Amino acid sequence: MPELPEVETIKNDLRRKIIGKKITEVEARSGKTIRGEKKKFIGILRGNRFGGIERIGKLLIFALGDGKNFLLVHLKMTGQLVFISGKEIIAGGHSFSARFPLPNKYSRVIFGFEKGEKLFFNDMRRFGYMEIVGKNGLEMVKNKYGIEPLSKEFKPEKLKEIFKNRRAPVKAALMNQKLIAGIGNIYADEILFAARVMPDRKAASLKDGEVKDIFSASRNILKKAVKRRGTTVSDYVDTSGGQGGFSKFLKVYGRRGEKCYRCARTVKSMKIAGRSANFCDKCQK
DNA sequence: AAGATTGTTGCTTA
DNA sequence: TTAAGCAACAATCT
Repeated sequence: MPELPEVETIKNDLRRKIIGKKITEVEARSGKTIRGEKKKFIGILRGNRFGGIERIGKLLIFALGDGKNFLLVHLKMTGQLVFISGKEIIAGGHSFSARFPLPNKYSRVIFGFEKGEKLFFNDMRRFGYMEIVGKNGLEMVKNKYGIEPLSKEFKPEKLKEIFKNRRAPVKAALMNQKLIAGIGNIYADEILFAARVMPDRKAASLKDGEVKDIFSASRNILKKAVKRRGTTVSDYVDTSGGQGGFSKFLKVYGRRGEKCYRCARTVKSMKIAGRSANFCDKCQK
């Protein structure tokens, strides 16, 4: 699922691919994907250009050339943004990932640029959305997000403050977007394994050393995952349809019933905050 | 064939 | 008032 490293990868790639380009066509194949009025959405985008691209948490923010409007894109679980140039020959076969050729039955919104370039928003389960907001709307959205874990403002003391008086399991706190922006199920499991902390520990019960370990693990794992262009578990692909390279570094996520790489005991799982949490109860305390 | 899966929202409960 | 738990959402896989 796209979390911080995956969305960051998409942002960086799309900056090189679409900034400054004029949107000549907008095709909306799914009404549900577009929030607000579809006509207005298309009206604002057609003829406009993509300016800068930012990310906050798992949300992409495209500034438009008119200086007034912003396109928000959330991929939720199965969203993909795939860019193809006009000449590109789309090879078959990648059914697992990008489901080439494009468009396919999951292509919900398609942007056309000059010279035949296209950007596809594919989303099998239609949880993802696109929405146009103005400056005020953007501020309101931004205010809902907690600290960016890769920013320099994120420090061990800050994490300690976040965990203070919090009765929720530490895993729920890590995944709470209002507290920390961008961590989802995959990276929460990996961070807690690296920090050797059990996911069901109450956040407030953690000792300073454990908080520091979680802080360090967050930085290390998220940085490495960005460097490896994210994790592909099922649907995530980058803007070229390629898979994330962090998948082979996963230590516990999706490994329930398999042997822990550190101690060879069986990786366990339990439900926390309505989600599966994978862990090793020998390595994590 | 029912249950698991996943991120976010909004409702309910504490 | 604030925080935490949970159902709902869609589609697919096991």
